[in-house]
Amino acid sequence: MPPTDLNPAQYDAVTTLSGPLLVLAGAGTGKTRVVTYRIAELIRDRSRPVRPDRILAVTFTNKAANEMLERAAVLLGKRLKQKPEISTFHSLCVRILRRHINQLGYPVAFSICDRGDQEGFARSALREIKAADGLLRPGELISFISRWKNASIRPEQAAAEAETDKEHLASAAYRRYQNALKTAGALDFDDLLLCTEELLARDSKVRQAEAGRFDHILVDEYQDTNGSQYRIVKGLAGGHRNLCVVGDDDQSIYGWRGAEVAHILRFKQDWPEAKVVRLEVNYRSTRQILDWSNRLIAFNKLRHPKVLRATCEGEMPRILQIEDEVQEAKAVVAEIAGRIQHLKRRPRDFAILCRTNEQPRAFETELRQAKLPYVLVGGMSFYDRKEVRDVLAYLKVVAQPTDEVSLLRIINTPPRGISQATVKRLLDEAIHRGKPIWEVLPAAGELDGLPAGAAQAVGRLRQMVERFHRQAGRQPPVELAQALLREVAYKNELTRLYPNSDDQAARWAAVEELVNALADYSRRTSEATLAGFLQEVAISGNENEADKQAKLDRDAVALMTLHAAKGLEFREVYMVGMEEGALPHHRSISAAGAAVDEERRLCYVGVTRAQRRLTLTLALSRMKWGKPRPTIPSRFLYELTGKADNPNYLSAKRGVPGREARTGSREPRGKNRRARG
DNA sequence: GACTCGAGTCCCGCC
DNA sequence: GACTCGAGTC
Repeated sequence: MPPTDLNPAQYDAVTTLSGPLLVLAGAGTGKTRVVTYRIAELIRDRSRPVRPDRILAVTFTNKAANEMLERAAVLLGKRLKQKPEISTFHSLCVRILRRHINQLGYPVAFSICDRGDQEGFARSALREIKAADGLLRPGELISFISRWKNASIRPEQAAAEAETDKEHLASAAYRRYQNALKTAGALDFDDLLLCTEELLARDSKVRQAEAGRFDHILVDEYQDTNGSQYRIVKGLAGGHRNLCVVGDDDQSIYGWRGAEVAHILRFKQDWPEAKVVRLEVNYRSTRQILDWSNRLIAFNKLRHPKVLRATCEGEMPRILQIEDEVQEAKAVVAEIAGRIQHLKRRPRDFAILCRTNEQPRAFETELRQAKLPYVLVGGMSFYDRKEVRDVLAYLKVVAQPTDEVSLLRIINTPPRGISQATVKRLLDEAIHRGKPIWEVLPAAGELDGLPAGAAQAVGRLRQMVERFHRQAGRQPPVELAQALLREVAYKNELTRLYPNSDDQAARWAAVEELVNALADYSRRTSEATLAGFLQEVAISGNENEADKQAKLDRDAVALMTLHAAKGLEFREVYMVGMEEGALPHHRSISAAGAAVDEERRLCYVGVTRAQRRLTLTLALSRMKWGKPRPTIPSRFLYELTGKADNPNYLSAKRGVPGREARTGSREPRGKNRRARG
């Protein structure tokens, strides 16, 4: 029997069990609820029950996937033999690729490279094309490549797209980068989508096999699909046409990675028989919060006009101006502590939302001092740590010695007598022979200009890696990792590098935590391999950490970026750093076009996370690059409170063209500077 | 070959 | 402020 605690629109969406369905759902209108109820409904449908594992639900973040999984489990009550497949796009692609990637000329045990690895590949690609230093930095190259990949532009097509000198250089490097990746048997994050798309497009057998695994597909946050994701979904759902997508064009915040709102706006054309359901009653926030939200988002030109209707009243949102970012953190944390103590709130009732990953630091310090439990979502800081990256690089080399980036990382860490000059010589030779550097190592002794000592050191390293590589198949991964750490005396290296014993202990603890994660992975995986662990780490951080988070989530103050907060809700929300340059971010301000509109949607996502109470704070001065600098209040504060004129409601001649052109990319000066699209 | 020091640069967001 | 890179020294 269908659930009765739904409003008519929600009920309609939940009980439409076949054919294409578009759910246009504003913030707080029960979107997640509709999706999970619908999954349960499909499984429990009396007339035509669907086997749980024939349902695929796709989300954008791990957090969203976990949450959906949890809610669906609660709803379905008893333990199911098969579970619906609920995963992120990227995990879905990894599974598809594992089955078929050899058809694209990659090894089945491909590795996934993260941001750090990418930089290594980018660096060597730039070296290969002999780009003059400083012309194009590795980071810049990666963002060019990522932008091309997100638009499904392949290396051979990039040159035609390039306009500036930098872009031409980047297109040449893109080809090398992609070759190097392929040689190393590695995919970057964008490749996961791109290769999956290619597989489905070029081989109808593969497409049929993959599409045939499911009878129903649901896609959350459909407004955030990029071209590849859009085509993958089309390819998988084209046969049965049981596709349900939910989304809100006002919450599209991933334009920078190729997301196109057009996909959700075009749904009815793609699937002409599609049913459209609109959810507009907001059950989450007070009328006061929604008044601010509605007023803010109305400043965006390109959108489907809609107004969220509230179902309850509450207090007015507040704006707090505070001296500097340290005081800001102190004030917010003190207030939270006070409300927990005096008003019996729970830590989990609170969220502190920031624009960038660096902002939470000050709040972390304060929260620790106040002894409030908190959870920092995202940031990936653990896997960014030098010692963790080192150990991971060792494990990667052992799993796959041709992993060039990792090999270069550990080749002289700890120092073993292989100098930069030696590395350069080996690299040149590798480029000359067109082979991975690993395959050049045996010839080190014969290379001109390589000192005998260096050649011997290279030989010793090669033998060690080979030995561990051979053992990798036979020995449990944890034992292997421990033996490896002993062999290279990594603990001694930490002692050598960090004179302070607290630092040493903290860094070694991180190494141990990584080994624990490996142990945990081995316990819950039937055929645990080093490669499997590394793949899991690359795609999701590890489950161990997700577990910890889930536990903490039950009662901890949430500290996260606005991007990470999408899809979540909290009783009381603090949006901090409401300043020009932070929100909207200075990069978006200086970028032409609709970049600021996306910042506005980001702000909208933030304010609509709040259920009962919303506080916006700004610091009047903020440390930047080592110096305190005065700030300017965010334009969004004026828009939220009705202190700014909305150009969408005024005649066009009120605009002052040319003013921005003169100020160029500098931050706006005037306090009352009006927002323009 | 390894280490130190000073100059120069600087990452937005996520999987 | 934190980090990387290159020059200079041991």
